[in-house]
Amino acid sequence: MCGRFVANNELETIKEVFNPKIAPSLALGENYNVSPSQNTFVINKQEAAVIELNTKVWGFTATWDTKRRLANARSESILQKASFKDSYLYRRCLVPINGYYEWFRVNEKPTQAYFIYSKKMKLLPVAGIYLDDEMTILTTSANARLSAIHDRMPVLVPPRNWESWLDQSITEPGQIQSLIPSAPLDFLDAYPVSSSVNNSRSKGKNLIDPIGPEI
DNA sequence: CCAGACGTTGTT
DNA sequence: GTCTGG
DNA sequence: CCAGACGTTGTT
DNA sequence: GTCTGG
Repeated sequence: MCGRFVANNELETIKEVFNPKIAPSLALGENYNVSPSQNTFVINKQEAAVIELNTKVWGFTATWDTKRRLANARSESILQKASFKDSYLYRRCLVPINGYYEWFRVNEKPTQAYFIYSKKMKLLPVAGIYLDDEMTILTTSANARLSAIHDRMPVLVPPRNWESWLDQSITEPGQIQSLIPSAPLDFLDAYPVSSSVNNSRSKGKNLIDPIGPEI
């Protein structure tokens, strides 16, 4: 899945890629270890043709359990989940990240952290939904390469579908689903990183230093 | 109608 | 073991 | 996601 | 708060 990610939050790059009409007053510094409950940028569109850049807290809370934050929503079953359905139909967003972390496990303990990113796309928007000031990232089954590390991965939206993904007038489930085809098998890259990333207080760029070869 | 579950991950 | 904070 | 704490009551 | 099962 996707429980930590990298966001360098470079406004310049985000503006080049999305050209948002509306931007938050709050700037976010680079963060090589974004964890649930932290603020992060999202791209959304509440009015036709008006792309917005906003900040949201990562993780949905339910009214009946405000302590627990759901960092992810399973895309396969999202229409059957009352907590997520309406956000999926009416409040989709893109989360501009620069890669994420995954922990390879044997039995119980996390053994090795990996940084997963795209050589092709430095800014890698992933699919999210939002409600008020909260955001959660959609997941799907991992592709062949990444399944060596973990069985889930974030949902990627191809650039050609970005506009439609953000379009709130598109509410037909089949049409929405067609916007998020499975990621190409070789699209993402990964290499192991140090266990410094395990502690969410660690934030520096050194967290993505490779400690081994690409998978 | 009320009672009770409800969201993820990994692991069992 | 389970919950909370980051 | 992992790290790290992990107790009660009533009251502000 | 809202949905489902009984």
